[in-house]
Amino acid sequence: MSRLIALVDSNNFYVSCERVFNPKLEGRPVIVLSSNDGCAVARSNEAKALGIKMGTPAFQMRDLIEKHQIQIFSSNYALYGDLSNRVMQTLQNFTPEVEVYSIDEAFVGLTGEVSDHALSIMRTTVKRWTGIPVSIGLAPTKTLAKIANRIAKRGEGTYILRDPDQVLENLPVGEVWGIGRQSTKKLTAYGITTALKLKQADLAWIKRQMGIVGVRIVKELRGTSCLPLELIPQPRKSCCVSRSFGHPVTDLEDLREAIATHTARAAHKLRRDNLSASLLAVFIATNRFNADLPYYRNSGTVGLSAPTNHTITLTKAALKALGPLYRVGDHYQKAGVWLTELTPAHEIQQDLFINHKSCEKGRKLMEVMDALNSQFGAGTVRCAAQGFEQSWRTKAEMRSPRYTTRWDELLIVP
DNA sequence: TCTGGGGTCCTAGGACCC
DNA sequence: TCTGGGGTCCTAGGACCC
Repeated sequence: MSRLIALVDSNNFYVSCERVFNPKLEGRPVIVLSSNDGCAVARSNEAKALGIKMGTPAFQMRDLIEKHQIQIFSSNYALYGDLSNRVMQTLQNFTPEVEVYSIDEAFVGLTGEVSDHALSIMRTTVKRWTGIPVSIGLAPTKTLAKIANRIAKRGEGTYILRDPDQVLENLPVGEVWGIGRQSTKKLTAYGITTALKLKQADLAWIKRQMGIVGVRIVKELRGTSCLPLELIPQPRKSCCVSRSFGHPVTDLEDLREAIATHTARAAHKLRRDNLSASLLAVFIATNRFNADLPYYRNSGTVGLSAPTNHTITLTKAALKALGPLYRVGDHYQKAGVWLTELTPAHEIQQDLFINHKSCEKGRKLMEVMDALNSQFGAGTVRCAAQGFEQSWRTKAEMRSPRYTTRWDELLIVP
């Protein structure tokens, strides 16, 4: 029995999430902005038709927005994350072979004869149960499923790739999954301009030019699966929290608040995933687009004496790392914290020099803090180092309500 | 005025060891 | 003048993804 892979991909996912709770947005141009209301990260088909490209900065779209009455939203990750879970759970209803690949995509393993009708049922069920429209492409490998999905998206919403070569011949090589800008440039220089030419390329030559990654892509195009479904999510290896500031920051005190806040978020993520970190890095940067001011970025690393996910321990380390990075007079635009060398929290090597009693106390404190913050909202209990005014905070001026995760933001039907 | 955030994997080259 | 060979580990940086 043949094993096939379906790629289920939400259409314009963030925009679709906004539409679920705001049906007036249907049929109108809608854009969702990146964090800090910086640039377009999701566009409705109507917005795409107006020529708005992925990643266009908000200030460059001002006239178009005004002229066409485009609806603009800040990113609302609480909402998108929750709706994503609902979509994934719906897919799990059909088969346990679901690999959650990103917030809006899943690879689904299917066996035997799969009809267009079956895919269509999957699609309409997701729409009916979650309100999110998806497209489904089916093929023998992940790379081909990605291509099938593109066709599904432009057509009926589902597509089974039965005659790959005909499709590959009309697909620019840069559209193949895993072929980025650099590889496109290199391949094009050698006359490999379409996916079909890539599929027919000499494997030894590909190995020399693109390494093992390139070989895998070519084999996948030929129908040999090299990228298996990963049904059990691998534990993450690092955890990074960084944000742009709502406006340029010059004070060390503001930087300290931001770093403490990002550290608290990162530590919380670790506790949620039951991980501890051994290494912490802090980085700060000025605006690289501003030609009038010097561009400065720097980072500093601190090793922890024992792996930890304790907010206060990590915050102390982070603030220590920040100190030497700061320069008076620079206009900072961004700061972040990066935790690495992650290990499962329960497998930690006992440290001879650690006071176990205070360690246990610290763990309980975090437990209570997480419980309070979960019940009453993030930031209810926090370190004083995180500040109160937080004037540096990231912009999110057009965020919709967190309809599904906050009681006080429920949709009210008059 | 205004340009996102969070990841992974691979490779080359250096340090080091026997 | 001659100056091994093979292996591992680590790190930085590149490339790519959504």
